[in-house]
Amino acid sequence: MNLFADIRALVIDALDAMTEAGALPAGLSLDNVTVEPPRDPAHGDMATNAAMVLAKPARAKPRDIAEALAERLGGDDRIASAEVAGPGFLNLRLAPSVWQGLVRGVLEAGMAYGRSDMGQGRRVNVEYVSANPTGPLHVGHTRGAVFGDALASLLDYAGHEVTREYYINDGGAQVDVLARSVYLRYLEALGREVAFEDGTYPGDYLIPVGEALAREKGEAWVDQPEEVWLEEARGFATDAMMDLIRADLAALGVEMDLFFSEKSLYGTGRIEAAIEDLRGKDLIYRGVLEPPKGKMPEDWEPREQTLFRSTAHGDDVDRPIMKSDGGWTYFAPDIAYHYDKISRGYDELIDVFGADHGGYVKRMKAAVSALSEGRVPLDVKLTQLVKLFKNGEPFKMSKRAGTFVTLRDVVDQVGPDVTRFVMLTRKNDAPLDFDFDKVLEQSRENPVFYVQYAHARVMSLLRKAEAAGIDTETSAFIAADLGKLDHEAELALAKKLAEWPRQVEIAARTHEPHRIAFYLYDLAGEFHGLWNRGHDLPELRFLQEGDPATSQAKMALPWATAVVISAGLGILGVEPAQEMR
RNA sequence: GGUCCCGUAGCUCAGCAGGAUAGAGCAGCCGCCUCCUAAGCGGCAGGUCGCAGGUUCGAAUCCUGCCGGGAUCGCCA
Repeated sequence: MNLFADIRALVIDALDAMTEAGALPAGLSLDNVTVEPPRDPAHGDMATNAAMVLAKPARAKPRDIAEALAERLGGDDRIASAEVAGPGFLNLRLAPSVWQGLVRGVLEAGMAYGRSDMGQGRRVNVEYVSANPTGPLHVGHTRGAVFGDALASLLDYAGHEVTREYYINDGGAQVDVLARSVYLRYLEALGREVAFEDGTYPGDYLIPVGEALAREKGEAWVDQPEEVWLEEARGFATDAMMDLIRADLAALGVEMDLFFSEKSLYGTGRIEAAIEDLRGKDLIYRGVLEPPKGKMPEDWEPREQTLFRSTAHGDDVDRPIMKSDGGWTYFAPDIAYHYDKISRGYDELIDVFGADHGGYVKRMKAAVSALSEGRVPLDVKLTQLVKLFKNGEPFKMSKRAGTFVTLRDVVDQVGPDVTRFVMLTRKNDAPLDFDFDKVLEQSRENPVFYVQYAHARVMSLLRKAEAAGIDTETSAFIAADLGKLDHEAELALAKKLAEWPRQVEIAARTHEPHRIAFYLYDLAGEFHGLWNRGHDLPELRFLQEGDPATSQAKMALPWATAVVISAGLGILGVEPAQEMR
């Protein structure tokens, strides 16, 4: 159910009828006709630009079209008034019964209100986090994890078939570093003196891994060369790190559908197959790259390498896929990985990267475009930095000093719900301030609290209603006389609820889950506003003492609000609060 | 220097497929808060949407060029 879509359909029908009647020329495209809430509520409930969009192709004056359209729309009993305004807008006011019906519709649909079929079941792969398996997740990963997860839920809610995927970078040199670091911890666990030099990971989180290895291997690896232990240590260590990362994600409430190992691409011919595919398209060649324009690296020297002709698909320069020692560059398995995703039949791919990977967007898009022959779009979403604060003071992070903040630190301190919501209070490409104290504050300026408080208030209302002997089953609210919801303040809240399906579609289309968080904040504000009006106007209170019938009608509105808040928070992966403590 | 992102009220930020007089919170100023649904309420003020062009009936939004901030820039992932 989407009221804006319903009214748009009404407008389109009216325009078709006008064409039928000869008032408009045949064959006009109505694609650009929109029905939207006007910026200024004084202009009405909905506005359509139909007359302005059609004026030129119809060779008519916008106001004339608008007048004729207004006349036709006025015949529908949902339309209370249709007025031409400004350059040719048609402002519509809807009958109160429409809004009352909407509240009933929300209650009937429940959590499904706002679900959309815009995705048409298209299969979307969302790849996110994909952190190197060399240590616990930190705050930066947290944002990517929350963003990707919310985006996946959002797309699911909007009618897509979504896969959540994590690409394990377990094939590169950093895994050797990890293996050597774990080996040192292993020796340490056996009582040997060890030194952690530069180029190793000194983190404490490897201590238990070394201990486990010591229990398993005993003295077998002591004083042995790398050939003996490196490969096995690599596997052991990455497994341990992935267990750690999985647990971190679980603490945040993130559950992946698939973990894809980079290593699985090596030695299996899968990288070669992807590159062969490109070669067959004449996109692989041996050549020498120009140095980067303007900035000449000190050690630059012309070098012949194996290149991917990414410029043929929109990149700025061609990219090397092979190192001079004959090994693949990191880009080659990335190509193979995306080749795999394409071959799994997705209609759309989304990669969520940290902003520091912005430089890889074009080449990745080029690869996907080439491999899928333009069939599969790839959208890369970059998440900006998280700046940490403690009570307004910047919180310095330093890996060296051991004060870098992990996902666990954050979740342990403020909980998964607050973490997730706050991470979505900025759009993904804007830096985010995260203050450990402020996010827990119980005040209006804290959106997490403000939204949760709205939900908790409704729950408290329900408890009170129940205590007063009122039937609080949803069916009872649906059956109530909703015609009693006729105050402009009540209708205003209903109108906000009507926007929900629209916001879902916009957020899904733009791949911007933060819009859900902003909408919920808005909705909560509208709800608190109505609640506050009850201070001065007792007839606006939801519970009317001694009048269960009216109470039931009045409570349909907050209950519908709670349903939408729950659905919205559900997309964000946040549990709605039953009460505030 | 190339590429990408950002630039909107004093501050932090929204701004929907281009739409009407550009919004919110905070801070500031003025009221209210013995009744009631604690975690306040109502109001006022605050803007050349970085700058300059262009497209359009219409631009914060699209295009181009500048300015400022950030990220990144051939065998590291």
